[in-house]
Amino acid sequence: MSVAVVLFTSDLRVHDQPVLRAALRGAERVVPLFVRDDGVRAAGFDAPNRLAFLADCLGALDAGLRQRGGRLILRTGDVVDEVCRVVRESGARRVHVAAGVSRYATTREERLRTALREAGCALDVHDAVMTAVPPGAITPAGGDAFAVFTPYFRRWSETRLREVCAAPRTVRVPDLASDPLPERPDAEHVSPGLPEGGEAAARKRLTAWLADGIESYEDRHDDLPGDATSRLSPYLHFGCLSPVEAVHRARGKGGAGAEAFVRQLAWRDFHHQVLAARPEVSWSDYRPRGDAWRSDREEIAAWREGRTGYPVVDAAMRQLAHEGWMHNRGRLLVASFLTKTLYVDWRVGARHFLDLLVDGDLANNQLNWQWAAGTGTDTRPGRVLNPLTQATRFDPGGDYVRRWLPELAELPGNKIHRPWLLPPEDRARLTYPDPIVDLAEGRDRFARARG
DNA sequence: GCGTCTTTCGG
DNA sequence: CGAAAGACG
Repeated sequence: MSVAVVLFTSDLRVHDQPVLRAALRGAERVVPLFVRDDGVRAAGFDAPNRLAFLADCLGALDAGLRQRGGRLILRTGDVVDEVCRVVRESGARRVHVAAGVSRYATTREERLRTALREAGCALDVHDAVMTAVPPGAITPAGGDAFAVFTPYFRRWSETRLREVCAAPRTVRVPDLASDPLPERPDAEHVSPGLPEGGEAAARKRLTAWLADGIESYEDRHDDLPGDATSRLSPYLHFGCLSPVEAVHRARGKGGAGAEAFVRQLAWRDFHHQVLAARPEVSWSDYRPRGDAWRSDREEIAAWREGRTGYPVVDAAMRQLAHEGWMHNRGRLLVASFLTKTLYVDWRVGARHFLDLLVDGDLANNQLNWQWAAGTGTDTRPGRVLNPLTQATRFDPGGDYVRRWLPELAELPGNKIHRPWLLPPEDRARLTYPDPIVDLAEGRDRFARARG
């Protein structure tokens, strides 16, 4: 009776799951394995919000496997040691895993390859699981990865995606010991408005999004109070949802909204192919600009806690704390404020986002931060998003700020964006700080340091 | 066929 | 400003 191991990583689903599918094709029984990896914990990638979401994902994956006659096998420890242990216990001849792009993922793959070779076991690494188009599948004329999105997107759009593969009807799992499913961390450490994780929730969300939301995406994706984005990012990050399936189904829907949404999915692939080619840019500048970042503890704390005195910045930061998620327009604007106005190192912001974001993804997070900081692939590194212009454009009625800053909720219309302009007696009644930095001074900091 | 120059255009 | 693609030599 042949056995194969499926090592689940960021692909916690049974639908359109090429790793599981390949294992089932080649073996009569499979071990669906997830390892709660000590290495991930050591690297600081086990923030409570993502651990809570992950607990949901594993519960849902186990449920999906049980519906098919199987179950999830959970182990804890070093991922390579645990895979080898399960291979020995089950007599598996082959291990399947999805390709990853971070240094952590590629090192894991190399270590697995070496350890399994010694154990006489094969390793199959599968593409087009985490992204729709695999990193390296399309390259520019003279290089190994695209550095500009537009030409990348042209090629990406012409690339034929693999077909969606059906969820298996039955999954036969050998009798092996498993750790219990993990619990969510204590509620006090988790954002109260965190979404529910797992494949069932992901599929429900995608279906709802395609039925109602995607058609107005092009017009409304930047509307802060409208909150009309897909909210699929955490499901894509943990692989509860296949990006290939998301692209196929969005294209099937058609229209300008679907096109704009697919374009965002291509951004995900773009960042993954950059990081795959240059794994070091997760923490070092893609294009060093000679920045001499400032590091004022009080300013950084004010940014983190949403008390910079710029209401739209603070509203977005409070949304992050409350939901473990932030509107994309908010992400761009708070990142620009930290790196261009306060002139603080993008790594400080990227770390904070990774600590809280339920979709915190190394490729997308780090490269979008570098885009904001001007150290990334962007060819206009001097771009500064003015928080007041952003507020007027994307929260014209002030409703987004009103939702997240109750202390300003009584201010009417767009007056909410400039509380410092209130008559002194009204201003004095507010428990809201004055701006911690003048925008003109912020511009100077940046201009002086960059030369 | 391959470096380099030119044009275009950009989150 | 700089990446990409096509022209040019």
